[in-house]
Amino acid sequence: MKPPSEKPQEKRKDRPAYLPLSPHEVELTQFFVRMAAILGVQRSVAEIYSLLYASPKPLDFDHIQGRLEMSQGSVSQGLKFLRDHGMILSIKEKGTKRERWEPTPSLAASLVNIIRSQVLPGLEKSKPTLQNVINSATAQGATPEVIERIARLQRWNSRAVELSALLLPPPANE
Amino acid sequence: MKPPSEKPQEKRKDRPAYLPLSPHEVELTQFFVRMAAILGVQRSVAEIYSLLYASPKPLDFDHIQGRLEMSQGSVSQGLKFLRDHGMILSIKEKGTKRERWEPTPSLAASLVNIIRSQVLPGLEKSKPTLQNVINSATAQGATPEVIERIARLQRWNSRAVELSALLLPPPANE
DNA sequence: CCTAATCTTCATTAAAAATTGAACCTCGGC
DNA sequence: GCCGAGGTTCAATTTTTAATGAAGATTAGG
Repeated sequence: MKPPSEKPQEKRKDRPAYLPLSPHEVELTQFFVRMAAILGVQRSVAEIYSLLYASPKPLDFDHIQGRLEMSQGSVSQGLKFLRDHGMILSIKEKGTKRERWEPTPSLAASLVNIIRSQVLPGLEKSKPTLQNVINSATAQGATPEVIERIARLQRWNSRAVELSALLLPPPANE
Repeated sequence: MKPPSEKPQEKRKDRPAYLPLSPHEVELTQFFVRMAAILGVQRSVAEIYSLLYASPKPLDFDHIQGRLEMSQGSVSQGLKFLRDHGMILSIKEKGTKRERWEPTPSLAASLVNIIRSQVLPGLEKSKPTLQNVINSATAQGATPEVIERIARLQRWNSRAVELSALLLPPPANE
């Protein structure tokens, strides 16, 4: 419907034609997408990580966007997430403007970071809540059985928080 | 717009007026909803479980629907989920037609069941995938570094599956 | 300091997931 | 067998979550 004479809406300087994902890259992406789903992480983030993981060299912003055919916004947000969780490292060669990214060597450490940020906050936020619940349930005359049930919940929650803190020590500053 | 003369669309025989949730029930629900989110379980399921958890007596279908102001469909599906994961028990008193529900005594066992069904399948499905990835990456001439990276992923996945199987033994038949 | 390339933000849009409710089973009592 | 209370199913709808992309911020180099 639009006249084709309009300037093509390129946002970027001309870029190389990026290849679609190869079969093994597609399969690896499926793997990471599944893992990400378990941890409550978006598909687009998993796709970016997978691409970097299967790449022999660090990749720059445009390369990621091109090969995944993903919007600038998603690439930016995805890289931010991965950076914030210590899952990727920036390789800055002197003289180049662009940053290039590669996965951090330790996947285990990366996972720990994700779990810390996705799971722990939920557990920790519950501590005061549960104490409130016990207090007001008591005040409102709940039966002792119910009070005891909730108290067990609280003990269980505390132990979970402690255990997590133990298993997932805070990251050493880099 | 419709004439108000139409018969009120009551689906059920007249039921008692159910009370809205009390403050401590609301807070407990928030707790369970947060936990459910971590595990990838729906809000409505968490609400039902929370209601049963805070109740001194088993509750029937209509009671749950009434107090939570939830549709029949959601109550039915929610109870099914909770049943299927061994999180609630049916109490059938002789002479009564309706079933009444209460939480199973062991919350720990319930959680194990949920984790088994929500998390493990994702891990297990990955085993063959990763072998494929290695094979076709090799065939396509990926660098040894990348192959090794993926192989580490595979070893890590295997160990995760084994560990999970150990921590989460199959339920004894009831 | 300007400029242009690079990246980020965030309101809008699209996609995915959960909820609803009406039609449809099922089963116990008569 | 039939009736109806009790529950289930599933297509349609609503709600929630993720992706998009244009406008705006940032920064290195001149």
